[in-house]
Formats: sequence, C-alpha cells, structure tokens
Amino acid sequence: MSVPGGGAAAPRLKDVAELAGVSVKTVSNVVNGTVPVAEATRARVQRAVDELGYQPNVTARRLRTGRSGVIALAFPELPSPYFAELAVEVIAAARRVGITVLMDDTGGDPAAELRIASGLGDPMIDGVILSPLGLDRAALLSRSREIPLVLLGEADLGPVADRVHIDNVAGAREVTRHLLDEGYRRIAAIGWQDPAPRATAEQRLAGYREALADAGLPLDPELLPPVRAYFRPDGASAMRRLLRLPERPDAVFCFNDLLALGALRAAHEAGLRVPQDLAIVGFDDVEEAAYAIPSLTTVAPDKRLIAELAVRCLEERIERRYTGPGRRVTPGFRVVVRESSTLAR
Amino acid sequence: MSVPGGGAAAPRLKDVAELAGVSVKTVSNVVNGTVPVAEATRARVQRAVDELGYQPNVTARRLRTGRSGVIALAFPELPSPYFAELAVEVIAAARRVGITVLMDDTGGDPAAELRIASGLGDPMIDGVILSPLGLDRAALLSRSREIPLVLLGEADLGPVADRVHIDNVAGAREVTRHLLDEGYRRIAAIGWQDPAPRATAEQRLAGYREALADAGLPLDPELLPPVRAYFRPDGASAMRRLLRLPERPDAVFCFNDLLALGALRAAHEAGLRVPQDLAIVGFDDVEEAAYAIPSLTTVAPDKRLIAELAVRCLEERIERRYTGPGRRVTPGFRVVVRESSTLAR
DNA sequence: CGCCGCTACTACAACGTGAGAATACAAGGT
DNA sequence: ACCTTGTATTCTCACGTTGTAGTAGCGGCG
Repeated sequence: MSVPGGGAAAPRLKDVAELAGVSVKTVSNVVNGTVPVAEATRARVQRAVDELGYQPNVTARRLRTGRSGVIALAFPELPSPYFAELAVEVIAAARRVGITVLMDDTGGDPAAELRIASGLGDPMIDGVILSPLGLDRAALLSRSREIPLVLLGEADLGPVADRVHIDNVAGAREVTRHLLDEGYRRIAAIGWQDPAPRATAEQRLAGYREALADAGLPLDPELLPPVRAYFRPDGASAMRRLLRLPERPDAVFCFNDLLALGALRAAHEAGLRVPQDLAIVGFDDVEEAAYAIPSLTTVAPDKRLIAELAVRCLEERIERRYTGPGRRVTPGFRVVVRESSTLAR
Repeated sequence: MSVPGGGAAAPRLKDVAELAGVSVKTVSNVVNGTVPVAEATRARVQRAVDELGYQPNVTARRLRTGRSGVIALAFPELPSPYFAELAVEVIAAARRVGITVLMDDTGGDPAAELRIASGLGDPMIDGVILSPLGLDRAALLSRSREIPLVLLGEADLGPVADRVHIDNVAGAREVTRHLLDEGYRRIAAIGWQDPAPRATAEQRLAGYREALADAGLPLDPELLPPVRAYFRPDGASAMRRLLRLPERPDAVFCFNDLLALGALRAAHEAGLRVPQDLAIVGFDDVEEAAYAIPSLTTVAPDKRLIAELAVRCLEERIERRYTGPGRRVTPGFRVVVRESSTLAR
C-alpha cells in the first residue's frame, strides 16, 4: 500500500468504482446503505473497498451533507479527575458508534459555555455535550444557533436540551444517612456557595437537609462554610474554618471528592485522625478516592452509563430520530463505603 | 437547526463578491492575502465582508487544500493525572494557533500506537502528537504513511519524528540527591520493570544509580522491586514487598507520582510515618501530589512549555516550514520539595 | 402487444473554496 | 503606433462526496 518516499494517496470512491466496475454512486450507496443494492453488486463493491482500504473522506462528506461526525465535549475543568474520567468514557462511547469527540474546556465561563452550546466553538460540529457551570436558562434560550445539545449535570436549563444526570438530592441524602447510621451526629457540609449557589450546591445541600430532618436533627448554619469553588484548596480552607468552631463537627459531607480530599488534608494538618476524630465523605468517586489515606467514602455515579446515555441522546437528535422537547435521563448511583467514615469511635 | 424566523444562511464568498461588485476569487485573495490586491478594491471587499459578517467555510477550505486543521493527541492512559494535565495544556496551546485536537487513548498497545503514528486513527488528520509506550523504532519505521509526528516522553524512536521530553536522568539524579542531602542512606526505587523495562524505567533508574554512585553508596538489587505498570496499586504492592525486607529502606524514589501515592498508602497501612520513618518522592508533579498526606516531593516538568513546544514543532512540520530530520527539544524541570522528604529524623 | 410500475443502477450537478491560467488594462520603451 | 512588462482581476476547474433525476431491463396485466 505504501510507496517508499512518497506514500500512496488515499483511495477515493472513484478508485473503488473503477476496480469494481460500477458507478461512483453505487459505491457510495454500498458504503452508506442509503439505498438497497443487489447482493452480487454489493459483495463485489465490498471486496474492492477492502482491497483498497478505502475510507470515506470526511471533509468532502461534510461539505456535501453538512454533517461532520464530530461532536464537542465541554467541561468546566478538564483536569479535574471527575471530568477527566467522564471524558474518557464519553470518548469511548462515541467511538463505539463512529463519532469522534473534540474536547473543550470552558473554565465555567458563561460566555464560553454559550459559545459552545451554540456550536460556535469549532466549525461544523454536529452536536454538543456540555457540562454547564455558569450558564443560565435565559442565556441558553438566546443562543444563535440551535445545535443538538445534551447537558450533563445538575443544572436545569429548561426543555431546550436533553439532560443526563444522577439524582443528586438522593445521593446527598443517602451518604448523609450513612454518616448518621455510623453514629455521627454533628455533621457539617462543605460545598455551599454563598452569593450565587450552583445547582450542584443547592441539590446536595437539599439532600443533606432531608437526611438531618429525617433524623430529627437541627441544621446549624455554622456547619455550612461557603466555598468559592470545588477544588482541594477550597475544601482545605473550609475545613480549617470548621475546626476553629467552639463546638467542632464530628463528620463532614463534602459536595465533591476534591473538597473532601482538601478537607482530609486540613484535618490531618490539625492533628485529627480520620475517621476516629472526624469522618469525611465525598461525592463523585474519582479514582483517587480509593487511594486516599484513609480511603474515602463517596457517592459513585455510573460514569460509563452516563456517557453512554449522553452519546445516545445526542445521536438521536443529530440523526433527527428524535426531535421533541428536552428529555431527562437519570441513571443510578451507589454509596461506596470506605475507611473515612467507618470504625467510628 | 435554523434560527426562528427563517435564519439567514451563512454568507459565502459569492455573496460577498456580489455585494462588493467583484469576482469570487478577488474576495478570496483579500481574505487570504495570497495575492496583492489594489487598496481601493481591498477596502471595498473588506467592507462587504464586515457587513455580511462573512466567515470562511472551513470545511470547503479543507477540502480544497487537503488540510483539516485537526491533530490527534494520543496518550497511553488519559485518566492518569499526568496525561490529563498535559492534555489540557496541549489543547490550549493548539487552540492558540487555530488547531483543534482530537483525543485518543492507546492503552500503550504498540499496534494502536502505530496506527495513530501512521495517521490511520481518524481520517484527515494533519499531524499527531503521541506519547508512546510500547512502540519501538523498527515498528515506527514501518508505518505506512509518513504523517507529521511529534513524540512526547523518554522513548528514543529515532530521527523519524521530533521529540519533546525533559532530561529524565537528570531529574531522577537530582531528586535522589535531594534524599541524600536530607540524610537518607538506604534509598529504594520503585518503578523498575523486569523482563521489558520501558525507556522511562531505564532513564530514571540511571539517574538514581548516578546519584548513589556519586555519594559512594552501593546499589542493592533488593531495593529495586519491579512493577507491572505505573499506577497506584503497583506502587502499593512494591512498597509492601520492600517493607518485608529484613533491612528496610529509609527512603523510596518512585518513578512517577502514582506509584508514590500507592507507596504512601502502603506505608500508612503498615503504620509507618512519612517522612519520619520513611521518605517518599515521586516524579511528574501531578496536582494531587501537592494535596497528598503528607504532600509529595517530586520532579516537576514544565507541562505548559512541553505542550507549547510540541504544538509548535508539529505546526512547523505540517506547514512544511521544517522538513529536516527529527529534532530533540528538552525543556527544563524543577525538583519541588514538600513534606514527604523533609523534617528527617 | 404495449404500457405500467418496479428494481437496480448511472449521469450529473452541486456543496464553498483556492490554485492557476487567462484576460483586461495601464504605463513605458522603441 | 506597437509591443513589452507588469499589475489587477476574472475564469475555469478540481477537491470527494451525495442528492436528484433519469435510464435500462424485466415481469405482469389489460
């Protein structure tokens, strides 16, 4: 196939057609299966395709059809382990159905998110999977182009797009209940955001409140130190604030694993033993959670399933097999109990 | 798909040409600046471009020029923090020069790596940035298509491609020397691979040996437990083996941060205090290293610079501004000293 | 026997762009 | 006046694909 010093030009439909002795369009029909082709012809064409190693020229196809076979995947923070792990699953799920994925990093900036959701991020994208952070309903309605869109995560941005997300309220409630079951009573929560709480913060807080209410415990505002973002340093500094309280918490529910890992570090610096002096639980089940010291109890969404469902929804919209209003898809989760919240007292 | 109320189709060169009263090619010349255009005409065309908000159709341009503006970026393990962090930098660096990046995960499989390096992974890729793991020189020479290629990392695969990598021998030597300076004497190394060591293992081992030799210390083969891969569990099990030795090490140099984090966990499980009973250092400076308990001393490559240089090299080859033999580019590194190796004894 | 309708295929145009050849026009030299 | 030189612009075509329209062949039915 290869010529030394040169490299063979990629075979085109025309080359396949000549080899098989049919017209170009017939080859196209065989390759795409748009129109039924007689079995004998089909086999002959297929043999020619295999022999030449023909691969469709995506650019030409795109120019002709207006489709590219490429979708954008945009996260606010790609290096965050949760997003990186989810990205890998999305890439794999997309590959299984012949779609290639183009990564984007919005930094959570509403303007950047709107650009992406409008398909302006990169030219000729068929659809977008977006994990929004700063975007709101109004902004999303105002987008200049209605590209097929699937949203990941908690934010409810209306019926414009499909949305895949786990039940955050239930996840937060169950992991808090687990702490209660282990005997912890003064349970703080790290992850509230003060002037402008995100949907994540609201829902995980709601679940936490429900669990406390079910147990007949009061909600102490002192145990809700607000954070700026959801990274390790935010968790660490919130933890330090909690440890300065006159009456310290005996457990902390962190709204994601990075906050929990930061909190763990702050607790360690303060000389506290986890879980003996203080229990810590997180949310997301990033790989690191299993290797933290102590290993971290957390809420584990099924990342592979989330990716699978998101790609499937988007594909249905791209191919116009579904054109209705935004759907909500809610895969399950598990609470994974590890060292950081057991062996209490 | 369309904007409510009709939705103007994207303006084409033809539309601009009609508005400006010139030919399509003249507009093309103005837009691309390939041929000088009289100032008066230029201004008139520019005005028409601005008025219509014309943007070139990238797909058509790509079909015509044979370029796609897309490069592939392939890592053996995308969820690994080092690769994820580096990927973000590459995506950012590529965006700055108008290139979009398509992610790939090879799993370290030589066949998959060869496919990628031959540009067969996805159609219409202009070039490839690959971090090889299993690929060897001979295989790389045999690739069927000579697509512009930049390699990341330690493996020396000959002059076929440019290569961007830090000086691993020096990095390993310096971090080992740091342990010696802190007073540690019985220093183990985790990361050697027995039947088939990777370039990474060889070079980091070489640096470790050099540092020991400089200090006049012997190399004890017992202190070199081989590992299968470079993940946390490999580090943990290697550490456990070391701790079963009659004469235990007082420090461990792990060939990457994940190994170190696994080792840290195993040490913790064994009831050892780090760094009082045992120092642990890593390599890569992943974000997690700063938040481990204790925080991890490590060798920090300049990831942003590595990404920048890799993209620049690849771009030069794609645009044929450079067509010579493979270049080697060696950005610097720093040894970042943290808790896991200080406050000794 | 001729026409219809069906299947299986082919011919042709078009998507928007850029390369190169061709043309128009102006100025200057002989 | 004519040719040369050079610059500015236009014309024509091709990139590889797919949609539309069209044709050939064939069996069935009035």
